[in-house]
Amino acid sequence: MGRPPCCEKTGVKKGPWTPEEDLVLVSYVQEHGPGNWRAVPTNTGLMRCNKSCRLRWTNYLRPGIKRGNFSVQEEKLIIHLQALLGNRWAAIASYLPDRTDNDIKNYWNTHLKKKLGTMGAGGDGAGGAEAARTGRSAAPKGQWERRLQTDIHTARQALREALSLDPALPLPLPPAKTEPQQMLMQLPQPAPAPPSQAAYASSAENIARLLEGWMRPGTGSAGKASSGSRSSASAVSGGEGASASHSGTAPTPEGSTGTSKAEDAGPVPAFSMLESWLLDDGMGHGDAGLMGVPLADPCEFF
DNA sequence: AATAGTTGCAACCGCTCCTAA
DNA sequence: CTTAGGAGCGGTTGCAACTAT
Repeated sequence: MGRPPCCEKTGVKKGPWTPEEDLVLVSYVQEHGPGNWRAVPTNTGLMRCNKSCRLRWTNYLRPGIKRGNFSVQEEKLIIHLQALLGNRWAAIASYLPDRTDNDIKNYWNTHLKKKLGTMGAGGDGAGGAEAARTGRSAAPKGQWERRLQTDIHTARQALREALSLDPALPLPLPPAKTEPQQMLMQLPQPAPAPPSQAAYASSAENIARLLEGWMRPGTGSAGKASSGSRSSASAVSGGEGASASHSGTAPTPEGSTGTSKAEDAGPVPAFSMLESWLLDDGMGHGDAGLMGVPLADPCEFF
């Protein structure tokens, strides 16, 4: 909206935080609670902009943050969620409550992307992320969230038709599509929802619902959404990352999504190496630290 | 031991969304 | 209805630490 940057004031300190600054910030937040960040610099005397304070708190000082050493379970969950949601780190982070979005994002960029690359998966180029970008630039969240819903539905219908509705069909499929495309095909049918859900408001809930579809019966509960932030508010929409246009970075006209996507995606290919890795026995037996988002055999969704 | 190259993390920047006036 | 401001998200950058030569 053309506003000048919030930190343009002179005298605003940048760069690494000192322990003293941390202390001041922590004491302030302990006393007043997080929020109203704009008031923080003035009330504390910190020479930092409000954004910087918020970031420091959420990414570093907030209690309960786990740092470093991502477990294999966490890794898999991140990869899977990334495929589902695209680069919607805040949404992904809401399923790993002791991890920050920044941490997850960094871990993805520095470790997982490489790892997936060596496994022959698309890594970041992976449609999820890519599409997340394109989707983001293509339409406001509200719109593409709804589009996602439509896209998924349309794609699944097309797929069913293509597969003659045979759920047991061994999925014959040629040269593996990109992982996110596979992921898309595996998306569970969104739980039946009242018309009001069209608003797609509470995305954390929706994500949980979405992921419930991945659960084998009786495998525990889907995650709770933790942060009440907007991150969760846009969670499901991220799924659009997996479904929205795959056509590079150019903004995509409205019409270009759904059906063509279904056609593009084609029938579900056999699991790739990555897929197998993601779905191997390690997953779904739940590491307590994770949000209990087990992943089921994708074939179940058809 | 010194230097160059690489990696990983913390922080910043720019943008979008939401909401109150 | 419009607009301005606050909050938050995702991408990118800067730099310290580490590794290879």
